Amino acid sequence: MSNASGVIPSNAMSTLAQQNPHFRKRSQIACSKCTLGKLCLVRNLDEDETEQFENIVNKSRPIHAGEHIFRIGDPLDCIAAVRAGCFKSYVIDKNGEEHVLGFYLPGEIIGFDAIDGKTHKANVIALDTSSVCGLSFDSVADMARQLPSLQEELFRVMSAQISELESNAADLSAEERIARLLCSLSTRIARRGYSPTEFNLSMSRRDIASNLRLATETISRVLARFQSAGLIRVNRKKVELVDLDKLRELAHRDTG
Amino acid sequence: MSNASGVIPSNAMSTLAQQNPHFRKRSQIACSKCTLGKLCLVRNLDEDETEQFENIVNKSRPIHAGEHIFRIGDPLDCIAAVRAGCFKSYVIDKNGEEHVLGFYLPGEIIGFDAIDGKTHKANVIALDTSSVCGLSFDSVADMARQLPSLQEELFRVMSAQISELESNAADLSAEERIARLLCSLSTRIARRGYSPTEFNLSMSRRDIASNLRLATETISRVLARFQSAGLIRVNRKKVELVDLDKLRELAHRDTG
DNA sequence: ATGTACAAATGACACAGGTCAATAAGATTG
DNA sequence: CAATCTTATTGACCTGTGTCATTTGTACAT
Repeated sequence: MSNASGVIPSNAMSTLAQQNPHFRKRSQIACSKCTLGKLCLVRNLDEDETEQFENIVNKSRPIHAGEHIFRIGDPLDCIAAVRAGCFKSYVIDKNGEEHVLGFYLPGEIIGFDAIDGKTHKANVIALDTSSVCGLSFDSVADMARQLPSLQEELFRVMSAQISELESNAADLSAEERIARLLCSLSTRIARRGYSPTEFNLSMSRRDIASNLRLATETISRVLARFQSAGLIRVNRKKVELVDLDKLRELAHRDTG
Repeated sequence: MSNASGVIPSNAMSTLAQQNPHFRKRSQIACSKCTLGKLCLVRNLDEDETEQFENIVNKSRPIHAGEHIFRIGDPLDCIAAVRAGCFKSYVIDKNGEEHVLGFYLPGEIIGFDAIDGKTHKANVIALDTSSVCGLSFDSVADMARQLPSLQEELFRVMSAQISELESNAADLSAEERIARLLCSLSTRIARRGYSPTEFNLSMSRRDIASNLRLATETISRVLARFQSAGLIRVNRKKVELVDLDKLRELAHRDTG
Protein backbone atom coordinates (compact mmCIF):
# COMPACT_ATOMS: atom_id res chain seq x y z
CA MET A 1 0.00 0.00 0.00
CA SER A 2 2.93 2.33 0.61
CA ASN A 3 4.08 1.68 -2.89
CA ALA A 4 0.99 2.58 -4.81
CA SER A 5 2.97 2.33 -7.98
CA GLY A 6 0.99 1.55 -11.06
CA VAL A 7 1.23 -0.87 -13.80
CA ILE A 8 4.20 -3.13 -13.37
CA PRO A 9 6.82 -0.40 -13.47
CA SER A 10 9.62 -1.68 -15.62
CA ASN A 11 11.70 1.25 -14.53
CA ALA A 12 11.48 1.59 -10.79
CA MET A 13 12.88 5.10 -10.73
CA SER A 14 10.40 6.57 -13.11
CA THR A 15 7.47 8.65 -12.04
CA LEU A 16 4.16 7.27 -13.04
CA ALA A 17 3.32 10.55 -14.61
CA GLN A 18 5.92 10.27 -17.27
CA GLN A 19 6.53 6.61 -17.51
CA ASN A 20 3.31 4.72 -17.07
CA PRO A 21 3.99 2.35 -19.91
CA HIS A 22 0.39 2.17 -20.93
CA PHE A 23 0.15 5.83 -21.57
CA ARG A 24 3.55 6.68 -22.93
CA LYS A 25 3.14 8.59 -26.11
CA ARG A 26 3.33 6.20 -29.01
CA SER A 27 1.35 7.36 -31.93
CA GLN A 28 -1.07 10.14 -32.44
CA ILE A 29 -4.28 8.44 -33.16
CA ALA A 30 -6.86 10.01 -35.41
CA CYS A 31 -10.06 10.09 -33.39
CA SER A 32 -11.88 10.85 -36.58
CA LYS A 33 -10.76 7.48 -37.91
CA CYS A 34 -11.19 5.53 -34.71
CA THR A 35 -13.03 2.26 -35.05
CA LEU A 36 -15.29 3.49 -32.30
CA GLY A 37 -16.67 6.07 -34.66
CA LYS A 38 -16.58 9.03 -32.33
CA LEU A 39 -18.39 7.18 -29.63
CA CYS A 40 -15.96 8.79 -27.27
CA LEU A 41 -15.47 12.27 -25.81
CA VAL A 42 -15.12 13.74 -29.29
CA ARG A 43 -18.71 12.87 -30.01
CA ASN A 44 -19.85 16.43 -30.50
CA LEU A 45 -16.67 18.04 -31.73
CA ASP A 46 -16.41 19.33 -35.27
CA GLU A 47 -13.51 18.41 -37.51
CA ASP A 48 -11.13 21.12 -36.38
CA GLU A 49 -11.88 20.53 -32.76
CA THR A 50 -11.42 16.80 -33.13
CA GLU A 51 -8.04 17.44 -34.67
CA GLN A 52 -7.03 19.58 -31.70
CA PHE A 53 -8.22 16.90 -29.38
CA GLU A 54 -6.14 14.26 -31.11
CA ASN A 55 -3.02 16.12 -30.01
CA ILE A 56 -3.61 15.28 -26.39
CA VAL A 57 -4.50 11.64 -26.93
CA ASN A 58 -1.96 8.90 -26.31
CA LYS A 59 -2.82 5.50 -27.58
CA SER A 60 -1.56 2.67 -25.45
CA ARG A 61 0.05 -0.53 -26.57
CA PRO A 62 -2.10 -3.65 -26.29
CA ILE A 63 -2.85 -4.52 -22.69
CA HIS A 64 -3.10 -8.16 -21.78
CA ALA A 65 -5.80 -9.65 -19.62
CA GLY A 66 -4.69 -9.35 -16.01
CA GLU A 67 -2.61 -6.21 -16.49
CA HIS A 68 -3.44 -3.16 -14.40
CA ILE A 69 -3.73 0.27 -15.91
CA PHE A 70 -4.39 2.04 -12.62
CA ARG A 71 -3.83 1.20 -9.02
CA ILE A 72 -5.27 2.80 -5.94
CA GLY A 73 -3.13 5.72 -4.95
CA ASP A 74 -1.72 6.35 -8.41
CA PRO A 75 -1.59 10.06 -9.07
CA LEU A 76 -4.22 11.26 -11.48
CA ASP A 77 -2.16 11.83 -14.56
CA CYS A 78 -4.37 10.19 -17.05
CA ILE A 79 -7.89 9.16 -17.37
CA ALA A 80 -8.46 6.42 -19.90
CA ALA A 81 -10.84 5.90 -22.77
CA VAL A 82 -11.34 2.26 -23.59
CA ARG A 83 -10.65 1.53 -27.26
CA ALA A 84 -11.02 -2.22 -27.21
CA GLY A 85 -11.47 -5.01 -24.73
CA CYS A 86 -12.90 -4.86 -21.26
CA PHE A 87 -11.78 -3.66 -17.84
CA LYS A 88 -12.99 -3.98 -14.31
CA SER A 89 -12.37 -1.61 -11.43
CA TYR A 90 -12.11 -2.94 -7.92
CA VAL A 91 -10.98 -2.30 -4.37
CA ILE A 92 -9.74 -4.67 -1.67
CA ASP A 93 -11.37 -4.44 1.73
CA LYS A 94 -9.85 -4.92 5.17
CA ASN A 95 -10.37 -8.66 5.01
CA GLY A 96 -8.59 -8.91 1.72
CA GLU A 97 -11.84 -9.38 -0.18
CA GLU A 98 -12.10 -7.92 -3.64
CA HIS A 99 -15.09 -5.75 -4.51
CA VAL A 100 -15.73 -5.08 -8.17
CA LEU A 101 -17.02 -1.55 -8.65
CA GLY A 102 -17.75 -1.70 -12.33
CA PHE A 103 -16.97 -2.88 -15.82
CA TYR A 104 -15.79 -0.70 -18.67
CA LEU A 105 -16.39 -1.35 -22.36
CA PRO A 106 -15.05 0.42 -25.45
CA GLY A 107 -16.06 4.05 -25.65
CA GLU A 108 -16.30 4.40 -21.88
CA ILE A 109 -14.10 6.60 -19.74
CA ILE A 110 -12.22 5.30 -16.70
CA GLY A 111 -10.96 7.47 -13.91
CA PHE A 112 -13.48 10.19 -13.17
CA ASP A 113 -13.43 9.15 -9.55
CA ALA A 114 -9.78 10.18 -9.42
CA ILE A 115 -10.28 13.89 -10.00
CA ASP A 116 -11.24 14.54 -6.40
CA GLY A 117 -8.10 14.02 -4.41
CA LYS A 118 -6.02 13.73 -7.56
CA THR A 119 -5.37 10.04 -7.01
CA HIS A 120 -7.00 6.96 -8.38
CA LYS A 121 -9.45 5.38 -6.00
CA ALA A 122 -9.74 1.97 -7.56
CA ASN A 123 -7.57 -0.61 -9.22
CA VAL A 124 -8.36 -1.11 -12.88
CA ILE A 125 -7.40 -4.30 -14.65
CA ALA A 126 -7.94 -5.65 -18.14
CA LEU A 127 -10.20 -8.68 -18.45
CA ASP A 128 -9.44 -9.23 -22.10
CA THR A 129 -6.69 -8.15 -24.41
CA SER A 130 -7.52 -4.47 -24.56
CA SER A 131 -6.29 -1.06 -25.48
CA VAL A 132 -6.98 2.39 -24.16
CA CYS A 133 -6.33 6.00 -25.04
CA GLY A 134 -4.64 7.90 -22.25
CA LEU A 135 -5.81 11.44 -21.69
CA SER A 136 -3.97 13.81 -19.42
CA PHE A 137 -6.82 15.10 -17.34
CA ASP A 138 -5.29 18.53 -17.01
CA SER A 139 -4.99 18.83 -20.76
CA VAL A 140 -8.56 17.70 -21.27
CA ALA A 141 -9.75 20.22 -18.71
CA ASP A 142 -7.73 23.01 -20.30
CA MET A 143 -9.08 22.16 -23.69
CA ALA A 144 -12.60 21.97 -22.31
CA ARG A 145 -12.33 25.65 -21.50
CA GLN A 146 -11.71 26.40 -25.16
CA LEU A 147 -14.19 23.94 -26.59
CA PRO A 148 -17.69 24.23 -25.13
CA SER A 149 -18.79 20.98 -26.74
CA LEU A 150 -15.97 19.14 -25.05
CA GLN A 151 -16.80 20.67 -21.70
CA GLU A 152 -20.43 19.79 -22.20
CA GLU A 153 -19.55 16.22 -23.05
CA LEU A 154 -17.35 15.84 -19.99
CA PHE A 155 -20.11 17.09 -17.73
CA ARG A 156 -22.59 14.89 -19.52
CA VAL A 157 -20.56 11.72 -19.16
CA MET A 158 -19.83 12.36 -15.49
CA SER A 159 -23.47 13.13 -14.91
CA ALA A 160 -24.50 9.91 -16.61
CA GLN A 161 -22.13 8.02 -14.38
CA ILE A 162 -23.72 9.61 -11.33
CA SER A 163 -27.21 8.69 -12.54
CA GLU A 164 -26.11 5.17 -13.28
CA LEU A 165 -24.57 4.71 -9.86
CA GLU A 166 -27.61 6.20 -8.17
CA SER A 167 -29.92 3.81 -9.92
CA ASN A 168 -27.67 0.85 -9.16
CA ALA A 169 -28.08 1.61 -5.50
CA ALA A 170 -31.64 0.29 -5.61
CA ASP A 171 -32.44 -2.75 -3.57
CA LEU A 172 -32.98 -5.48 -6.09
CA SER A 173 -33.28 -9.23 -5.87
CA ALA A 174 -30.60 -11.46 -7.32
CA GLU A 175 -32.67 -12.01 -10.48
CA GLU A 176 -33.29 -8.33 -10.96
CA ARG A 177 -29.65 -7.45 -10.55
CA ILE A 178 -28.46 -10.08 -12.95
CA ALA A 179 -31.12 -9.15 -15.50
CA ARG A 180 -30.05 -5.56 -15.13
CA LEU A 181 -26.40 -6.33 -15.73
CA LEU A 182 -27.21 -8.40 -18.80
CA CYS A 183 -29.37 -5.59 -20.19
CA SER A 184 -26.76 -2.99 -19.40
CA LEU A 185 -24.07 -4.94 -21.21
CA SER A 186 -26.46 -5.52 -24.08
CA THR A 187 -27.17 -1.85 -24.69
CA ARG A 188 -23.57 -0.81 -24.20
CA ILE A 189 -22.42 -3.39 -26.71
CA ALA A 190 -25.21 -2.54 -29.12
CA ARG A 191 -24.14 1.11 -29.06
CA ARG A 192 -21.05 0.03 -30.96
CA GLY A 193 -23.06 -1.79 -33.57
CA TYR A 194 -22.65 -5.32 -32.25
CA SER A 195 -25.45 -7.72 -31.51
CA PRO A 196 -27.44 -6.77 -28.44
CA THR A 197 -28.52 -10.37 -27.97
CA GLU A 198 -25.40 -12.41 -28.38
CA PHE A 199 -22.14 -11.52 -26.75
CA ASN A 200 -19.26 -12.54 -24.59
CA LEU A 201 -19.10 -12.19 -20.84
CA SER A 202 -15.48 -11.08 -20.48
CA MET A 203 -15.78 -11.17 -16.73
CA SER A 204 -15.83 -14.28 -14.59
CA ARG A 205 -18.80 -15.39 -12.52
CA ARG A 206 -16.82 -14.32 -9.52
CA ASP A 207 -16.42 -10.79 -10.92
CA ILE A 208 -20.11 -10.59 -11.68
CA ALA A 209 -20.94 -11.83 -8.20
CA SER A 210 -18.65 -9.32 -6.58
CA ASN A 211 -20.02 -6.47 -8.65
CA LEU A 212 -23.63 -7.40 -7.94
CA ARG A 213 -22.95 -8.22 -4.30
CA LEU A 214 -24.05 -11.81 -4.68
CA ALA A 215 -22.37 -15.17 -4.26
CA THR A 216 -20.93 -16.83 -7.36
CA GLU A 217 -23.25 -19.73 -6.65
CA THR A 218 -26.19 -17.40 -6.92
CA ILE A 219 -24.99 -16.21 -10.31
CA SER A 220 -24.81 -19.78 -11.53
CA ARG A 221 -28.19 -20.65 -10.15
CA VAL A 222 -29.96 -17.59 -11.52
CA LEU A 223 -28.39 -17.97 -14.95
CA ALA A 224 -29.54 -21.58 -14.92
CA ARG A 225 -33.05 -20.48 -13.91
CA PHE A 226 -33.09 -17.85 -16.66
CA GLN A 227 -32.04 -20.48 -19.15
CA SER A 228 -34.70 -22.98 -18.19
CA ALA A 229 -37.25 -20.15 -18.30
CA GLY A 230 -36.21 -19.54 -21.88
CA LEU A 231 -34.91 -16.04 -21.20
CA ILE A 232 -31.31 -16.69 -22.15
CA ARG A 233 -28.95 -19.34 -23.35
CA VAL A 234 -25.60 -19.51 -21.61
CA ASN A 235 -22.54 -21.52 -22.12
CA ARG A 236 -19.60 -20.34 -20.10
CA LYS A 237 -18.69 -16.94 -21.42
CA LYS A 238 -21.17 -17.00 -24.29
CA VAL A 239 -24.62 -15.60 -23.66
CA GLU A 240 -27.58 -15.19 -25.90
CA LEU A 241 -30.42 -13.05 -24.66
CA VAL A 242 -33.41 -14.92 -26.07
CA ASP A 243 -36.16 -12.83 -24.54
CA LEU A 244 -34.66 -9.39 -24.17
CA ASP A 245 -38.01 -7.76 -23.50
CA LYS A 246 -38.75 -9.94 -20.55
CA LEU A 247 -35.25 -9.44 -19.22
CA ARG A 248 -35.66 -5.70 -19.44
CA GLU A 249 -38.93 -5.96 -17.63
CA LEU A 250 -37.22 -7.84 -14.85
CA ALA A 251 -34.40 -5.31 -14.76
CA HIS A 252 -36.37 -2.09 -14.84
CA ARG A 253 -38.13 -2.16 -11.55
CA ASP A 254 -37.73 1.57 -11.21
CA THR A 255 -39.82 4.08 -13.04
CA GLY A 256 -40.07 7.75 -12.41
CA MET B 1 -46.31 11.18 -14.37
CA SER B 2 -47.06 12.89 -17.64
CA ASN B 3 -47.15 16.14 -15.78
CA ALA B 4 -43.72 16.19 -14.32
CA SER B 5 -44.29 19.73 -13.24
CA GLY B 6 -42.15 20.83 -10.41
CA VAL B 7 -42.73 22.57 -7.20
CA ILE B 8 -46.38 23.29 -6.74
CA PRO B 9 -46.76 25.59 -9.74
CA SER B 10 -48.83 28.53 -8.64
CA ASN B 11 -49.09 29.58 -12.24
CA ALA B 12 -50.02 26.60 -14.34
CA MET B 13 -49.05 28.26 -17.61
CA SER B 14 -45.55 29.11 -16.60
CA THR B 15 -42.57 27.17 -17.73
CA LEU B 16 -40.55 25.71 -14.96
CA ALA B 17 -37.50 27.33 -16.38
CA GLN B 18 -38.67 30.82 -15.74
CA GLN B 19 -41.13 30.38 -12.98
CA ASN B 20 -39.93 27.73 -10.61
CA PRO B 21 -40.85 29.68 -7.51
CA HIS B 22 -37.90 28.40 -5.57
CA PHE B 23 -35.42 29.77 -7.98
CA ARG B 24 -36.99 33.00 -9.10
CA LYS B 25 -34.50 35.78 -8.71
CA ARG B 26 -35.04 37.46 -5.40
CA SER B 27 -31.87 38.90 -4.06
CA GLN B 28 -28.29 38.68 -5.10
CA ILE B 29 -26.62 36.97 -2.28
CA ALA B 30 -23.03 37.68 -1.43
CA CYS B 31 -21.28 34.32 -1.47
CA SER B 32 -18.40 35.99 0.27
CA LYS B 33 -20.69 36.70 3.20
CA CYS B 34 -22.58 33.43 3.14
CA THR B 35 -22.93 31.75 6.49
CA LEU B 36 -21.48 28.67 4.85
CA GLY B 37 -18.19 30.45 4.58
CA LYS B 38 -17.37 29.52 1.02
CA LEU B 39 -18.00 25.88 1.64
CA CYS B 40 -19.70 25.89 -1.70
CA LEU B 41 -18.59 26.02 -5.35
CA VAL B 42 -16.82 29.33 -4.75
CA ARG B 43 -14.38 27.60 -2.46
CA ASN B 44 -11.34 28.33 -4.57
CA LEU B 45 -12.39 31.56 -6.25
CA ASP B 46 -10.64 34.79 -5.47
CA GLU B 47 -12.55 37.94 -4.53
CA ASP B 48 -13.19 39.18 -8.05
CA GLU B 49 -14.22 35.76 -9.27
CA THR B 50 -16.54 35.27 -6.33
CA GLU B 51 -18.18 38.56 -7.17
CA GLN B 52 -18.74 37.44 -10.75
CA PHE B 53 -20.18 34.19 -9.51
CA GLU B 54 -22.63 35.97 -7.26
CA ASN B 55 -24.29 37.40 -10.34
CA ILE B 56 -25.58 34.03 -11.42
CA VAL B 57 -26.77 32.92 -8.00
CA ASN B 58 -30.43 33.12 -7.09
CA LYS B 59 -31.29 32.65 -3.50
CA SER B 60 -34.58 30.92 -2.85
CA ARG B 61 -37.20 31.83 -0.33
CA PRO B 62 -37.48 29.51 2.66
CA ILE B 63 -38.63 26.05 1.68
CA HIS B 64 -40.83 24.17 4.10
CA ALA B 65 -40.39 20.56 5.02
CA GLY B 66 -42.30 18.48 2.50
CA GLU B 67 -41.90 20.90 -0.40
CA HIS B 68 -40.29 19.67 -3.57
CA ILE B 69 -37.59 21.63 -5.34
CA PHE B 70 -37.23 19.22 -8.24
CA ARG B 71 -39.35 16.51 -9.69
CA ILE B 72 -38.42 13.77 -12.07
CA GLY B 73 -38.72 15.03 -15.60
CA ASP B 74 -38.25 18.69 -14.73
CA PRO B 75 -36.00 20.32 -17.30
CA LEU B 76 -32.52 21.03 -16.05
CA ASP B 77 -32.65 24.74 -15.57
CA CYS B 78 -31.10 24.95 -12.21
CA ILE B 79 -28.93 22.92 -10.02
CA ALA B 80 -29.20 23.79 -6.37
CA ALA B 81 -26.72 24.51 -3.62
CA VAL B 82 -28.12 23.82 -0.19
CA ARG B 83 -27.80 26.85 2.09
CA ALA B 84 -29.67 25.55 5.08
CA GLY B 85 -31.77 22.60 6.09
CA CYS B 86 -31.80 19.14 4.61
CA PHE B 87 -33.13 17.47 1.48
CA LYS B 88 -33.62 13.96 0.27
CA SER B 89 -33.73 12.75 -3.31
CA TYR B 90 -35.88 9.79 -4.24
CA VAL B 91 -37.59 7.86 -6.99
CA ILE B 92 -40.77 5.82 -7.03
CA ASP B 93 -40.59 2.31 -8.44
CA LYS B 94 -43.18 0.37 -10.43
CA ASN B 95 -44.88 -0.83 -7.28
CA GLY B 96 -45.21 2.66 -5.95
CA GLU B 97 -42.42 2.14 -3.45
CA GLU B 98 -40.21 5.09 -2.65
CA HIS B 99 -36.43 4.68 -2.83
CA VAL B 100 -34.31 7.32 -1.19
CA LEU B 101 -31.17 7.96 -3.23
CA GLY B 102 -29.45 10.37 -0.91
CA PHE B 103 -29.49 13.18 1.58
CA TYR B 104 -28.15 16.66 1.01
CA LEU B 105 -26.80 18.99 3.68
CA PRO B 106 -25.75 22.65 3.51
CA GLY B 107 -22.88 23.26 1.13
CA GLU B 108 -23.79 20.31 -1.06
CA ILE B 109 -24.92 20.51 -4.66
CA ILE B 110 -28.10 18.85 -5.90
CA GLY B 111 -28.78 18.03 -9.50
CA PHE B 112 -25.61 16.79 -11.15
CA ASP B 113 -27.49 13.72 -12.28
CA ALA B 114 -29.68 15.99 -14.41
CA ILE B 115 -27.00 17.18 -16.80
CA ASP B 116 -27.15 14.04 -18.88
CA GLY B 117 -30.48 14.12 -20.61
CA LYS B 118 -31.11 17.66 -19.43
CA THR B 119 -33.88 16.57 -17.09
CA HIS B 120 -33.94 15.84 -13.41
CA LYS B 121 -33.80 12.16 -12.62
CA ALA B 122 -35.00 12.24 -9.04
CA ASN B 123 -37.52 14.03 -6.90
CA VAL B 124 -35.95 16.27 -4.31
CA ILE B 125 -37.87 17.29 -1.22
CA ALA B 126 -37.03 19.32 1.87
CA LEU B 127 -36.94 17.41 5.15
CA ASP B 128 -36.57 20.54 7.27
CA THR B 129 -37.23 24.18 6.71
CA SER B 130 -34.47 24.85 4.23
CA SER B 131 -33.14 27.20 1.66
CA VAL B 132 -31.12 26.78 -1.48
CA CYS B 133 -29.26 28.84 -4.03
CA GLY B 134 -30.41 28.19 -7.57
CA LEU B 135 -27.70 28.06 -10.19
CA SER B 136 -28.51 28.02 -13.88
CA PHE B 137 -26.36 25.16 -15.01
CA ASP B 138 -25.67 26.75 -18.36
CA SER B 139 -24.44 29.91 -16.70
CA VAL B 140 -22.24 27.98 -14.33
CA ALA B 141 -20.75 26.01 -17.22
CA ASP B 142 -20.17 29.19 -19.23
CA MET B 143 -18.50 30.84 -16.31
CA ALA B 144 -16.43 27.74 -15.65
CA ARG B 145 -14.81 28.26 -19.03
CA GLN B 146 -13.62 31.67 -17.91
CA LEU B 147 -12.66 30.68 -14.39
CA PRO B 148 -10.38 27.65 -14.23
CA SER B 149 -10.83 27.31 -10.48
CA LEU B 150 -14.57 27.10 -10.91
CA GLN B 151 -14.32 24.45 -13.57
CA GLU B 152 -11.88 22.54 -11.44
CA GLU B 153 -14.24 22.70 -8.49
CA LEU B 154 -17.16 21.46 -10.56
CA PHE B 155 -15.18 18.50 -11.80
CA ARG B 156 -13.94 17.87 -8.29
CA VAL B 157 -17.38 17.85 -6.72
CA MET B 158 -18.83 15.61 -9.41
CA SER B 159 -15.86 13.30 -9.07
CA ALA B 160 -16.33 13.13 -5.31
CA GLN B 161 -19.95 12.23 -5.86
CA ILE B 162 -18.91 9.40 -8.17
CA SER B 163 -16.40 8.09 -5.61
CA GLU B 164 -18.96 8.31 -2.87
CA LEU B 165 -21.55 6.40 -4.85
CA GLU B 166 -19.02 3.78 -5.88
CA SER B 167 -18.06 3.15 -2.30
CA ASN B 168 -21.67 3.03 -1.19
CA ALA B 169 -22.18 0.17 -3.56
CA ALA B 170 -20.21 -2.13 -1.27
CA ASP B 171 -22.02 -5.03 0.27
CA LEU B 172 -22.28 -4.14 3.92
CA SER B 173 -24.21 -5.54 6.83
CA ALA B 174 -27.00 -3.54 8.41
CA GLU B 175 -24.72 -2.41 11.23
CA GLU B 176 -22.00 -1.35 8.86
CA ARG B 177 -24.39 0.63 6.71
CA ILE B 178 -25.95 2.43 9.61
CA ALA B 179 -22.56 3.17 11.16
CA ARG B 180 -21.46 4.50 7.81
CA LEU B 181 -24.43 6.81 7.47
CA LEU B 182 -23.94 8.15 10.98
CA CYS B 183 -20.26 8.79 10.29
CA SER B 184 -21.01 10.39 6.95
CA LEU B 185 -23.52 12.76 8.51
CA SER B 186 -21.08 13.47 11.29
CA THR B 187 -18.24 14.56 9.03
CA ARG B 188 -20.53 16.51 6.73
CA ILE B 189 -21.99 18.39 9.67
CA ALA B 190 -18.59 18.92 11.26
CA ARG B 191 -17.35 20.49 8.04
CA ARG B 192 -19.62 23.42 8.82
CA GLY B 193 -18.26 23.80 12.30
CA TYR B 194 -21.02 22.01 14.18
CA SER B 195 -20.53 19.19 16.62
CA PRO B 196 -19.57 15.94 14.92
CA THR B 197 -20.94 13.95 17.82
CA GLU B 198 -24.31 15.45 18.56
CA PHE B 199 -26.81 16.29 15.89
CA ASN B 200 -30.29 15.95 14.55
CA LEU B 201 -31.49 13.23 12.21
CA SER B 202 -33.65 15.32 9.92
CA MET B 203 -34.77 12.22 8.10
CA SER B 204 -37.25 9.66 9.37
CA ARG B 205 -36.34 6.07 10.15
CA ARG B 206 -38.25 5.18 7.06
CA ASP B 207 -36.07 7.46 4.93
CA ILE B 208 -32.94 6.03 6.45
CA ALA B 209 -34.20 2.52 5.86
CA SER B 210 -35.05 3.25 2.26
CA ASN B 211 -31.71 4.87 1.63
CA LEU B 212 -29.78 2.02 3.21
CA ARG B 213 -31.98 -0.65 1.67
CA LEU B 214 -33.07 -1.99 5.02
CA ALA B 215 -36.37 -2.31 6.85
CA THR B 216 -37.35 0.43 9.28
CA GLU B 217 -37.49 -2.24 11.94
CA THR B 218 -33.84 -3.02 11.29
CA ILE B 219 -32.92 0.63 11.76
CA SER B 220 -34.66 0.68 15.12
CA ARG B 221 -33.08 -2.56 16.21
CA VAL B 222 -29.56 -1.64 15.18
CA LEU B 223 -29.78 1.81 16.76
CA ALA B 224 -30.98 0.13 19.93
CA ARG B 225 -28.08 -2.33 19.75
CA PHE B 226 -25.61 0.52 19.18
CA GLN B 227 -27.04 2.28 22.18
CA SER B 228 -26.77 -0.66 24.52
CA ALA B 229 -23.24 -1.23 23.25
CA GLY B 230 -22.46 2.31 24.31
CA LEU B 231 -21.68 3.51 20.80
CA ILE B 232 -24.43 6.10 20.59
CA ARG B 233 -27.29 7.61 22.47
CA VAL B 234 -30.51 8.09 20.53
CA ASN B 235 -33.79 9.63 21.32
CA ARG B 236 -36.02 10.05 18.30
CA LYS B 237 -34.27 12.55 16.06
CA LYS B 238 -31.49 13.37 18.48
CA VAL B 239 -28.32 11.33 18.25
CA GLU B 240 -25.10 11.53 20.13
CA LEU B 241 -22.16 9.57 18.81
CA VAL B 242 -20.52 8.45 22.01
CA ASP B 243 -17.78 6.31 20.52
CA LEU B 244 -17.09 7.84 17.14
CA ASP B 245 -13.87 5.88 16.69
CA LYS B 246 -15.56 2.56 17.07
CA LEU B 247 -18.35 3.65 14.75
CA ARG B 248 -15.85 4.64 12.11
CA GLU B 249 -14.15 1.32 12.48
CA LEU B 250 -17.46 -0.39 11.88
CA ALA B 251 -18.17 1.83 8.89
CA HIS B 252 -14.86 1.69 7.10
CA ARG B 253 -14.69 -1.87 6.01
CA ASP B 254 -12.99 -0.89 2.79
CA THR B 255 -9.39 0.05 2.54
CA GLY B 256 -7.29 0.47 -0.53
C1' DA C 1 -4.35 -38.77 -24.62
C1' DT C 2 -3.75 -37.91 -19.92
C1' DG C 3 -3.04 -35.18 -15.91
C1' DT C 4 -3.58 -30.90 -13.61
C1' DA C 5 -5.68 -26.83 -12.26
C1' DC C 6 -9.06 -23.70 -12.17
C1' DA C 7 -14.02 -22.14 -13.20
C1' DA C 8 -18.64 -23.34 -12.89
C1' DA C 9 -22.61 -25.92 -11.35
C1' DT C 10 -25.31 -28.21 -7.85
C1' DG C 11 -26.95 -29.67 -3.27
C1' DA C 12 -27.69 -29.26 1.91
C1' DC C 13 -28.10 -26.29 5.51
C1' DA C 14 -27.72 -21.76 8.27
C1' DC C 15 -28.58 -17.10 9.25
C1' DA C 16 -29.23 -12.00 8.51
C1' DG C 17 -32.62 -9.36 7.76
C1' DG C 18 -37.49 -9.07 5.99
C1' DT C 19 -42.43 -9.41 7.04
C1' DC C 20 -46.32 -9.26 9.84
C1' DA C 21 -48.51 -8.05 14.09
C1' DA C 22 -48.86 -5.71 18.35
C1' DT C 23 -47.61 -1.95 21.34
C1' DA C 24 -45.78 2.45 22.74
C1' DA C 25 -44.58 7.07 22.29
C1' DG C 26 -45.01 11.55 20.26
C1' DA C 27 -47.39 14.81 17.36
C1' DT C 28 -51.59 17.04 15.76
C1' DT C 29 -56.31 18.42 15.97
C1' DG C 30 -60.56 19.96 17.68
C1' DC D 1 -56.92 17.35 27.30
C1' DA D 2 -59.06 13.69 24.90
C1' DA D 3 -59.08 11.69 20.50
C1' DT D 4 -56.68 10.51 16.58
C1' DC D 5 -52.85 9.79 13.63
C1' DT D 6 -48.25 9.01 12.66
C1' DT D 7 -43.70 7.27 13.72
C1' DA D 8 -40.91 4.34 16.27
C1' DT D 9 -40.09 0.15 18.89
C1' DT D 10 -40.30 -4.64 19.96
C1' DG D 11 -41.37 -9.59 19.29
C1' DA D 12 -42.22 -13.98 16.60
C1' DC D 13 -41.59 -16.16 12.62
C1' DC D 14 -40.17 -16.79 7.54
C1' DT D 15 -37.40 -16.54 3.34
C1' DG D 16 -33.72 -15.42 0.08
C1' DT D 17 -29.30 -15.71 -0.26
C1' DG D 18 -24.86 -17.00 1.71
C1' DT D 19 -21.73 -20.67 3.13
C1' DC D 20 -19.68 -24.95 2.82
C1' DA D 21 -18.91 -29.26 0.47
C1' DT D 22 -18.94 -31.93 -3.61
C1' DT D 23 -19.13 -32.75 -8.43
C1' DT D 24 -18.67 -31.51 -13.19
C1' DG D 25 -16.72 -29.22 -16.91
C1' DT D 26 -13.02 -26.84 -19.67
C1' DA D 27 -8.53 -25.27 -20.83
C1' DC D 28 -3.90 -25.99 -20.90
C1' DA D 29 0.52 -28.46 -20.37
C1' DT D 30 3.05 -32.41 -20.72
